Amino acid sequence: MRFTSLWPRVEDLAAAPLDAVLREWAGLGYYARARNLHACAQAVVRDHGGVFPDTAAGLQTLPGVGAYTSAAIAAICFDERIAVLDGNLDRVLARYYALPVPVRNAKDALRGALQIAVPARAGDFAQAMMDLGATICAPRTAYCLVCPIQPGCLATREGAPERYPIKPEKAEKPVRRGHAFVMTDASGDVYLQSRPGKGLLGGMTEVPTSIWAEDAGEPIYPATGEWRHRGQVVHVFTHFRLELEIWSAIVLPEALDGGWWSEPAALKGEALPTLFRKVLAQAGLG
DNA sequence: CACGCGTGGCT
DNA sequence: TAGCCAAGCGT
Repeated sequence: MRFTSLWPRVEDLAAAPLDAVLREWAGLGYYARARNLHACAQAVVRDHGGVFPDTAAGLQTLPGVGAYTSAAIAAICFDERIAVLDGNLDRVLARYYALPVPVRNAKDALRGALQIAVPARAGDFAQAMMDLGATICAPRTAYCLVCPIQPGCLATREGAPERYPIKPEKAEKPVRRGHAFVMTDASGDVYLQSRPGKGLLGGMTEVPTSIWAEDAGEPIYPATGEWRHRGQVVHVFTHFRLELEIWSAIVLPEALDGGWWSEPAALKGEALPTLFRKVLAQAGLG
């Protein structure tokens, strides 16, 4: 609610500095969403006179608004007769058709099948189907006895609906290793810097680190000081596991540029992702 | 178009 | 504890 209080109208969000938006988003993850939300507000103001498009096709041109979101808004807000396919519906339909392949290999077929079934009041239909998936055709348990579409369901007929959806093979997570350097000046302020705008944790705040690689290598300290090893932080991302050796030292500020010094009390207001909050905590800050 | 994205809840 | 999982968008 802080978020909507700060920027109650789309014009307000569009006019906000991106780094302020990222600060409010810090800790929530998927930081591309915050950047897209901001870009979306700007697109609505710049290209649509501050009014959102009222069709799925129009909505889908906005940053961060894809097939699901555009269809959901169009059906629910504008009564467009369009199929809304979310993760719940993927599961419901995979069971209904006893889909023999992972959902991602049959997405278009599922959407086509659902589109044919969409009645008038498409928004109510969409919400009812998503609720069916969330409560009756649930991930771990399918309560087929109370399911309104059970009579046509092929997975139920087979006798084991929970076998679906078939999961794709999962690749194993590589490990990356590196060093993180927590520097304070004589007054106890901490050195922070910005990550590049795109990619992993894009635009967020960090402390300096080495390259993350299979082999951490020896630490190359970014400034002169009495460096102390403060243990290790492990963080698991979607596709790799990161193991950082934590180092801290009191250094001379003159040796550094490009970043800024933050009082420890101000750290909670910085756009620090959870990884770097763990790093600072491990170094005895925050 | 298969993969990358971050975090928290659950087991 | 550590591992598994989630929902959807962009590239």
